[in-house]
Amino acid sequence: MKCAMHTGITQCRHRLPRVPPTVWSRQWRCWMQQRATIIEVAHRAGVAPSTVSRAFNKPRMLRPETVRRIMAIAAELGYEPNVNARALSTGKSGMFGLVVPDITNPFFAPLIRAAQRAAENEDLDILVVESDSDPERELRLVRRLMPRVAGFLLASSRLSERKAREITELARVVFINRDIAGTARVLTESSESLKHGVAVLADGGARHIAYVGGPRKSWSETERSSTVIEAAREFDIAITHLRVEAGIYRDARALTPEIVRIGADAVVAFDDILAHGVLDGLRHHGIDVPAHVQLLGCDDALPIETHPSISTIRLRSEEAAVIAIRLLIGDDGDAVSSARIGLQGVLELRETTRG
Amino acid sequence: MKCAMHTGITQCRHRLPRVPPTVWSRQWRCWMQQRATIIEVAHRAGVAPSTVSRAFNKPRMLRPETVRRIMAIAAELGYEPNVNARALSTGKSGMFGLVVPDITNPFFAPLIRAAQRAAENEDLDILVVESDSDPERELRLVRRLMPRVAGFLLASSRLSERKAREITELARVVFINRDIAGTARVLTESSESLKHGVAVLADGGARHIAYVGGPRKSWSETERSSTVIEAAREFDIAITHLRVEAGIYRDARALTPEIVRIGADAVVAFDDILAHGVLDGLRHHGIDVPAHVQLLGCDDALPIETHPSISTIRLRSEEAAVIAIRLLIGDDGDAVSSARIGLQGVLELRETTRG
DNA sequence: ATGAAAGCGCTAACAC
DNA sequence: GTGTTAGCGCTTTCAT
Repeated sequence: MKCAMHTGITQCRHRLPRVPPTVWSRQWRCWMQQRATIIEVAHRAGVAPSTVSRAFNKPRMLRPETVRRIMAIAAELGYEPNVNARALSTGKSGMFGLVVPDITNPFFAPLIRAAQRAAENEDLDILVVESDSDPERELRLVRRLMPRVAGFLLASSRLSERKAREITELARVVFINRDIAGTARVLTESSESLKHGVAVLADGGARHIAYVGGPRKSWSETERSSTVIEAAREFDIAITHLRVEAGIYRDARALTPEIVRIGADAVVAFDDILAHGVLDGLRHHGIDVPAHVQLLGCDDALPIETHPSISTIRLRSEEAAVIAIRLLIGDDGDAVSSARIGLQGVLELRETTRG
Repeated sequence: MKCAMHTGITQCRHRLPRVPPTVWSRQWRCWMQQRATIIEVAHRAGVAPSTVSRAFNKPRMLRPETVRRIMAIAAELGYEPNVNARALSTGKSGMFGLVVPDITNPFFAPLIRAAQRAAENEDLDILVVESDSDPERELRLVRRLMPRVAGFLLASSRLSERKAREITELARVVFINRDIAGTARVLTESSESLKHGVAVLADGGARHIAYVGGPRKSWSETERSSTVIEAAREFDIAITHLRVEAGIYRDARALTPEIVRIGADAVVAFDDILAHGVLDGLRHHGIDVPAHVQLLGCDDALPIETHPSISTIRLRSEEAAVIAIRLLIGDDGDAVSSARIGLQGVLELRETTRG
């Protein structure tokens, strides 16, 4: 059934009123806002709807001139494809889900930004959600978003390896900072720089390192702790492994007495937030950094500078995000092809090391 | 045209292959993943598809027992409504867009989190995007997201008032920290606390305040600068208006010589990041805070503590986000109903004030 | 209280 | 190279 509406072109959906609703009613809005559809563009251009569709999706299938004409008319009408209709028809939503454990952690902000910029170029949107570092919640979120997105970026995933693998069966997934064999993953590594960093501490005379670890389930924590431990052994330095599970400033600061008690003369912290907590704690104890105790952080993501400025490792998180997006978009094959991209960070020696 | 597929139930879409694809092919995934549809549930329950739809959307229209039966079967089949189909049919997407000027600004992280949590409870998703504090880009993003979302949260919008108003005609919009008459807006105000703060500075003996302003186009900046200027006059204190347009630490720090030059004995900064920049700059100049110069920030959103810890104003951004979401969901009427919700922040006197 | 069927806007298989 | 048309899964009007 067709019927002449305001343009005489669009088909009449019988649930719409037969007459223009009054200006004040809710319908009026819909009425006025009624965006041009592919059909309208097709009529105006004197072609079939499918041709318009092709003009947008596979322009090289059409005669250049046809494409140009259609595009011109579309622009004139302010036509924009309806994403929902497209999603329903193709099964692809033009959105990716990005799961981060903690959106307030400054490490993730640049990563989110980079991912969005990269996706935007392909006209894709990114849905960012927060897992609270809770594997259960992470899984719930993924399930919830599954029908809505075309794939997932799982940053610092806390999922069990089994669950993580399971998800890769059900959806396109790229992991960031989670190293699971056979999956697509990109890692902002710190091992080389960290080893180098420990060497610098040794040079500065360190004899006893306190490693202040972060979230146990995070891949980065595993990488960093094992690297530091190994490097310490290599340089014949004593090492004590402490931990701030929640990864927050306050807890790190509260840990300082312990660091003092064990008589460490160098601290390597999981990240700069923890390093900063330790720095402040040490100062509070009247301990000079780096004169009495050297300090090395990681991430280089603080929005501010500290005093003294913390020696750290600059992680390549933006690069990681961009690559991850590229992998996710991928060759449009079946699943995402397995890959392991490791990006080594860069040691930034500043004022808390002597070496 | 119908045809018996693996269940004999679903209609056959002619673009699907007639035979089950091989296990290795891409189709196989789609095939296996084929989620239960409303039709399948309907068949199993011996009712019409529309009844299943009603069971989910308007259960009170149906006999309780019918609803129960349908729900049971749906659960058994792992049925979940297809959001895209629903969105296409209803024109509502179940998503809101949240636009922030700068995702790396720690002020926004808790706000984003709160908004997401609030939306999540209503089974809505939030699409966060970043405008780079660029009005043009903000407008572009809104347009881009328009077909995708059911409404917008515009945080610290930099749009011209005209454009902002225009958007409210085209979509459901709630502003956060932008005060436009006739729209729905929620504001994390600082005026009362700031006035109080200036009183404290005066008490501490301040004779000349330097106000370090932030982004010119931000409502918060307008509110804070005018409040400080007025309060200064009230207490008969001289005031100099400086500015850090980009709102970043480094620029604030670079401004310190100017502060020293004019001989200010108190600084009020647009936010804690700028305050921190000034703090470090002053220290660099050998100027003690608060002994020689007092300092007052705003936001209380730094992920770390400073030394000395900065006196500031704790803004109620989480509350604001929750309220904004509630407004956006609203009474489901026409547009969002006009409202002005002001939430006064709380003065937190710490170590950079003498008062 | 429930069923039948049209339609949301778009894509893709097939025909020419 | 372009037109025709079925169908994506759901909601909603209208009829019973």
